[in-house]
Amino acid sequence: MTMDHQTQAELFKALAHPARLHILTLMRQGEVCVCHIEAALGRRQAYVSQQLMVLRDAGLVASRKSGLQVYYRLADARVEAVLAAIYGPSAASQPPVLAGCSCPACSTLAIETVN
Amino acid sequence: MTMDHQTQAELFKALAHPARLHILTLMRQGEVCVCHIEAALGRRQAYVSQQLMVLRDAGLVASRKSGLQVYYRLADARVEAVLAAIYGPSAASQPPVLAGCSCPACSTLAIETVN
DNA sequence: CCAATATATTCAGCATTCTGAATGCCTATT
DNA sequence: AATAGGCATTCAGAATGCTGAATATATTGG
Repeated sequence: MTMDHQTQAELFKALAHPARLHILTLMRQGEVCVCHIEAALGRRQAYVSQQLMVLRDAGLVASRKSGLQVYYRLADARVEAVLAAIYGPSAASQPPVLAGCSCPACSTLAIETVN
Repeated sequence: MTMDHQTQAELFKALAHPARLHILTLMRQGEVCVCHIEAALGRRQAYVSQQLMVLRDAGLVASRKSGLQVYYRLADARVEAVLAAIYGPSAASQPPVLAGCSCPACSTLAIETVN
């Protein structure tokens, strides 16, 4: 049941980056689209997309396409377990991350500030 | 209370290596001396010492010198929390790690196999 | 003091990761 | 079909990490 050290080391390697940690903490509250991640991190699209590729290659996140947007979500139970261990339990009741971009979620809802 | 992403990323960077994970899991059961780590990992002394330096620099472990041996132990609560999240609770009741080297602990006790 | 043992540090070559810039690929709208 | 928007991929230089070999330090015993 417990995976070997090599396998777990790969998990931590993917977690070992502030931008990726930030992205994963956003996803603890639910699905997020790339445009929201861009706004929350204050980074350009290509940069965000590269970090998402690392997380995807590590199998930590999964994506769903809806029109022009791509929505990402957590896909490995270890991530939630590890993040809970260091950041505390997820505030699942918090509102979804909104960032004021042009995607449908932002167009139809009030703009919220993002940490 | 929750540390920023940069700080936590540094924790994960130190964890992102199979040998270091192996070393830290040994320490979950209590203090271990370097000679035990060498035997458990099947690596040379210099290699083990280098990985211990990474863990020390990250503040994850502390050491205590006793004669010729140096004993290492966990020094950051986040490590136990994270390891418990992925490996399960520590089997603290298990016997200490013994490896059949020449240090006092091994000289006076029966030799146990190490995973 | 000298030798032996246990651990730490330094060095160097190789591999990997980081990051920004440029470009490509879908999808929706007209 | 043409355009534009949203996201993904590729590329290259700089920075960082990995690992073994050699060497240094500290402690114990003779």
